[in-house]
Amino acid sequence: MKLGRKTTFTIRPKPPFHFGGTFHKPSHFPNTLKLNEWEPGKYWQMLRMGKQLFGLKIENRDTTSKPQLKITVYGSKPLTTEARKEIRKEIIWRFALNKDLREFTRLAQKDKRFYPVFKKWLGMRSQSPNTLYELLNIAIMLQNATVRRSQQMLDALLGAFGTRATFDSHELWAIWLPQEIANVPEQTLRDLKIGYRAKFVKRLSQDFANGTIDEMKLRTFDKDSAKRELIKLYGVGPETARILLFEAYHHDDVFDHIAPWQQKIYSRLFYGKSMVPVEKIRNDIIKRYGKYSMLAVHYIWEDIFWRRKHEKIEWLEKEIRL
DNA sequence: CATCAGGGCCCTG
DNA sequence: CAGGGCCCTGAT
Repeated sequence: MKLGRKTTFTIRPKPPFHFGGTFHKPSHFPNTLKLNEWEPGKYWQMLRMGKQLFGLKIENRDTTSKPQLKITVYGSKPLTTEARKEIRKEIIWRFALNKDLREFTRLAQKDKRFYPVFKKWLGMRSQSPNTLYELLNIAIMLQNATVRRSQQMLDALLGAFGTRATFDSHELWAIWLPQEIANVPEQTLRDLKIGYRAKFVKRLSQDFANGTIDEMKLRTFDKDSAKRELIKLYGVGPETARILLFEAYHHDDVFDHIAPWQQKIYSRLFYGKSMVPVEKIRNDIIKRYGKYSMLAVHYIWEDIFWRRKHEKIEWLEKEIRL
């Protein structure tokens, strides 16, 4: 796929803003066929807008107090003004660039114990670089599998149905459209060794192709209404809904569901113990961080995974189970 | 070699 | 509302 035509424009995120924390999530494990790439101050991904596909490069143009991003869109033909506006709006939504983090920042500053951690990441946001359908497919591959197996399954699906493109000297992959695999036999999907998830992927693709769910409409819903709708999706339960609500819909207080492997890591991070009851973890976090419960935990979570890149954290390695 | 749980969810009783 | 089953893999 050729993406030779460039269009550039500027986005100014609402301060405080943290480029690395927003565009690079160390807790997300990269697969072989890359969906995005990051290096300090720069970020690349493929961007789906409806049926159209673009290359996207985002660069940090931070002038100390005034956050500024240089956006470059790579397309097969020049962008119309209208298309440029749509893409700009979409980027702002997906990375929550207009979110006002001042209140959360004040809360973080009052936190004696974790302020040193928060301070490193102030201005970080939750993000989903992808459409709801795309993120859903990734989340399904995470279910009931170790990290390595999730990577294998996603790579297999991308290799079979994904789109590869090179722009700005980066080779990246985009997830297929729902209509492209809605009619693929379930057995074809099973042959990619995704197991019983094949049924979920097929059913979800059919439902999305038929327009059963409106990704954009859910953006206007409050947390509980959005959750009610997401849970209706075949293959979406409490944990997947939590991921979608936080990453794709930017609800900062989705801390109701705690998976067993997360429980182990939270126990270590917050109590220095190997196992603390989930009820206690949930109550303590919600009491302390209120409507920013998930966002606060996200800062501490990403920080430990960031540290993992540079130093050996013995107990964490054991819990991650590659 | 066999057994088992894993970054859940659906379905049944 | 509890519990069984699910695909496949790597760990034990």
